[in-house]
Amino acid sequence: MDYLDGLNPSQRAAVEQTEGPVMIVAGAGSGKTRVITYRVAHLIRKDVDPFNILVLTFTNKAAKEMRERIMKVVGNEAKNIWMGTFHSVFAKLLRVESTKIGYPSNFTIYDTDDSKSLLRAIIKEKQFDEKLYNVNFVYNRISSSKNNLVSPAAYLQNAQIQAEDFSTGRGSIGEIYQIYAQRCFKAGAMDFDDLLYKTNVLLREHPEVLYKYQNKFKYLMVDEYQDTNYSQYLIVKKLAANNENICVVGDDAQSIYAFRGANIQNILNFEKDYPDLKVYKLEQNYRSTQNIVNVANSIIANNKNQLKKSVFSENETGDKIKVYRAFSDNEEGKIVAEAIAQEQALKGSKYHDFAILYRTNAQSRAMEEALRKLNVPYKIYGGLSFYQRKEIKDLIAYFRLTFNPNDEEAIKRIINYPRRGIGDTTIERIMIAADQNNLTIWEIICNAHKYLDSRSSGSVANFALLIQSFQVMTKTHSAYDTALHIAQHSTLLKDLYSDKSVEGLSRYENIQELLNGIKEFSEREDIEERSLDIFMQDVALLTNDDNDKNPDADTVSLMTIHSAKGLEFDNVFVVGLEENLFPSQMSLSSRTDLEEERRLFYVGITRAGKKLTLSYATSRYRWGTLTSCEPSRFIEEIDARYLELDFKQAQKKTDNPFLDEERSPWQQKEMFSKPKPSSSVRTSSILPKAHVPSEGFSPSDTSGLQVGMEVEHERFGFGKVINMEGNKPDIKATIFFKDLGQKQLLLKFAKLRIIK
DNA sequence: TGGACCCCAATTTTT
DNA sequence: TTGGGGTCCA
Repeated sequence: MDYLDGLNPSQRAAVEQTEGPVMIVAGAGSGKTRVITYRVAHLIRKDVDPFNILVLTFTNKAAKEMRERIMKVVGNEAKNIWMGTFHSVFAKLLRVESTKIGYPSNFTIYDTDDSKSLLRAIIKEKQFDEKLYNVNFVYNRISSSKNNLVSPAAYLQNAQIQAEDFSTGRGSIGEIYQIYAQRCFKAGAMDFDDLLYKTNVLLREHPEVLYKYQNKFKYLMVDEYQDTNYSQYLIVKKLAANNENICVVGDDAQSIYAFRGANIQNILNFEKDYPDLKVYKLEQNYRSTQNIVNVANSIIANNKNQLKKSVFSENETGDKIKVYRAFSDNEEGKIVAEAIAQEQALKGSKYHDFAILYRTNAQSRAMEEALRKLNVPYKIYGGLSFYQRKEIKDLIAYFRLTFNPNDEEAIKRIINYPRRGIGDTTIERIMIAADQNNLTIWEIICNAHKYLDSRSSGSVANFALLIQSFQVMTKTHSAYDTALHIAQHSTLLKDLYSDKSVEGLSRYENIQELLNGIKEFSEREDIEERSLDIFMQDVALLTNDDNDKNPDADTVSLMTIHSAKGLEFDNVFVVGLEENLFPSQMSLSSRTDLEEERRLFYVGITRAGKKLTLSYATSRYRWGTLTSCEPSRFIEEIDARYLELDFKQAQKKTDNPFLDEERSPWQQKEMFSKPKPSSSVRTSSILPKAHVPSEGFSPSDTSGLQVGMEVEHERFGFGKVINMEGNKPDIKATIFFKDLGQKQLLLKFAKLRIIK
């Protein structure tokens, strides 16, 4: 049992306790993934059939990583484990069983955009006030109803819910929910929440199905249990009811998805559900220095509601946590970028050991600009995922419609894209005709001449023929051939090709990339069914990082703290620590929300291995206007002995953020022409360098630099020193560059070669 | 029907 | 500021 040797006693105990209910409370950096993978491996070594094991995660990435690691221990047997995200596992189950609850097995999965678009249509049709019935609000309300297993009927009958809705003047949300559910059903579509909700319905109404899967999944494991919602909780509980071989792993301190329905009580109350529960606590943090762990502990101690545990580190004490104050968001970016550049230059660190973490995506801009100026390569994670791009969704909508012609959202998306002369009025008439004749939209489209006037029926009929020709095609051709055919004959490819703008080009390339992906898929040997509809089944469940082109590039990572969960970096910058930003303004009114923000901060700082830096700005641009900011309460919550305040960077002649930098014409130009790369992964290194350094360029010792000297800068080119000011470590030189004009540089960072 | 223009809203987001 | 969506007009 070689693999057990590398575990500490509590890890090992958790791995070896394979029977009965188990809860593993795993502090940040405590080797959680190792424990899960070894535990699964251990089950298999103990002759548990992998077919009887179900492992549930929240991300595709976690599932993939875990599977790979288990493979290393037990080999190919690992392929037979049911392992995946809640959504993908139960989507798979529903594909087999959905006809029992009236859904076709090729049901479409609506993503959030589809759901919101349908809701928008319903609100409009019903002529509700679109401001009052804000789509996001309605969507969230319906989503949380589903996550709590409240059906439309129950919603309408529940006095408390109704009172809530009426008190905000939104008494019709129940009605919208009901229509929404009907429309999804008619379209043969399930939204994300349905995948769990309908699984619950299935297991509740079909005991024989429940029994079947209870027998199949003799051992259950759930990762990130603190993030489960009620719907997920109940599925797990039901499936485990027979054997009670259930193991959940989580950390209540890292619960940051309550806003999406995660219920932290699931982990806090787990003991009540299983009185003979065995609890293991993984408290040793192997990732971070003692200082970082201590800071994290001192933060989280401010939360009231939590499981008792004491995370500790036996690593080195480590540096104190640095806190930077900046006058503006741009200056904050500059400080962070310079710190990274300096650390990299001085210690030879790799860029990929650095991460800049922020609360909101909007904060990435200032960081990006600063990094670009110093030519530090970076990657932004998050934002639009590949599969959310319009062109990708358009092509996929054709695929969807081919396999499920009732898919209302797909129809609306592409019936007139690319243009084929079917306008809004025609679409409206189709919808009305479907409603009046109690037919599906597709049936109307197929019999256009019967229900529409002659002017529009022709183009609609052509559209029907087009889709029908695709349907015929899929029966005989491979996934790739079908996909390419559809891309061409829908004229989507041609439409994109004719757009010669930068964005148009990248859209065209994205389509190519999707087609390449399908080609790869249709050539895979490890799966039996490789037709396009199989490819399509999970597309809605794929996300961002399933499409990372070169994950190994040496770049600084920029992302929200939410996306950083589960990752680790030697050097972490948590930026924007200001009241109303972090903690977010929206969280200030309730204790539970504020505690979630604090946990988010906890997650952020525990990403750091060796060095943690915090920063805040005293003013920043928020939706276009300059606002002044107070430092975050979270900074004050940290025991001061762990902190090193470093404000000297910020000692400027003026505190007017407009004047804190002298911008050369070149800089200004760069500021205003923001490149808009459309790939989900942006790398600054694709940008041309401003200056190619001379051969053998190496920075000189600049301690003796004087006014009048001629220098070469790695990026800015050749120039002459025209002024120097400031005191020792912070000497600032004003240099006139031949190509770029006047710039001010801090000597301790600037890489200059002295010529004479 | 389609393009130009105006207006409003605006956290986080594993699926 | 950005973006998406809606409105207006040719």
